[in-house]
Amino acid sequence: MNTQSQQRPKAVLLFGPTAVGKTALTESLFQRGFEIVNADSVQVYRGLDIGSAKPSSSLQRLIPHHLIDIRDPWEEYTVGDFVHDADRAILDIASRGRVALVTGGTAYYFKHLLYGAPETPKADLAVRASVEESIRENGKDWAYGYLSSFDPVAAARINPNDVYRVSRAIEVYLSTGRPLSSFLLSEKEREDVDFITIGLRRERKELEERIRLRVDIMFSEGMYDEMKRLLREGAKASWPAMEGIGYKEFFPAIECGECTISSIKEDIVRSSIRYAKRQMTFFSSFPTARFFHPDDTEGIRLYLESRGFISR
RNA sequence: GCCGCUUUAGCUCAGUUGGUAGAGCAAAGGACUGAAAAUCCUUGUGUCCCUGGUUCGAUUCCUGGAGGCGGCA
Repeated sequence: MNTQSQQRPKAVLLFGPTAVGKTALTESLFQRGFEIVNADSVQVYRGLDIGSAKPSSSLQRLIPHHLIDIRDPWEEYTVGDFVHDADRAILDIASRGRVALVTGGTAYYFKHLLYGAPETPKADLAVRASVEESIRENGKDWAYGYLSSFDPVAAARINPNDVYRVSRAIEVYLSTGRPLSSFLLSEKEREDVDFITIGLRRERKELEERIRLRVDIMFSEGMYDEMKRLLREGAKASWPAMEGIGYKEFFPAIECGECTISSIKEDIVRSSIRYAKRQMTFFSSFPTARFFHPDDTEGIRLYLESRGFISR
């Protein structure tokens, strides 16, 4: 091993809620010496370009991008996959003498990249389906009672109404024989990668306006045609990629003939605003994150310099 | 013009056999153990259209008026 390979790889974690202005900042600050690792759970899907606000092909030509277009829309992609893929990309990028810029809006991905992937196993889809079947038959109270019987610790942490998490906890027990709470969660950040964590923040009103504008632009750029194409290709609401805001809003509209494009647009704007709020809440809980306004290029540059991520 | 129905939270609407009200959605805040653009938790919000009457007390019953919807002219 030479000294070069013993150096920790570097990664800039750049988080921002939807429409905050990550792309513009990337263009102005990270054009040279960086490669981008996507941390957005929808941009991993091929064919979801407009609604997921995927970086333009010209930007992708300018700066190498990783973890974009790596799944088909009916395939699963999970945090565990992300941490695995991002780790590999970070090492790869470091081997070329560059720095990884991990950027996107999926705070959950950032959390586990920073703290290490959870030890819990990947979902067993067959077990999950059977757990969901029993919950449908017996109700959520039964599910919560069942969970409490073998994992009171997890049960205490999960709200009885949170069927999503109750179901997952039962599934983990059934597929591994171990209660979910026996898988420990790291309390501190990883040290094998040199991370710097930057969050972008804007005034609420400002952000809402940008979201509205972006949804308008999405539609003028052909959101409707993109959705029609996906539907022609067999897209169903149950496809993982179709959980994405900008896509899922079309499914109820297909049922009710009266729904117009403008009401779909309103739904998308509302979902996006609510999502942005949840993103900020989650990311604000990261103890080492520093927050900046996206226009504060100088402030961000100085912070990166002070930590040795860029040089003058 | 006449007849019927209607007016309650930002929206859609319940309800009080007369004791000044509550759901869903929206909003604000929060959580987050391989589904996370997911899922869940907490919290308000009110001239109960106006006016007069009956009553200890009216958002509720009665009179008159205003707005909306439908029917007949």
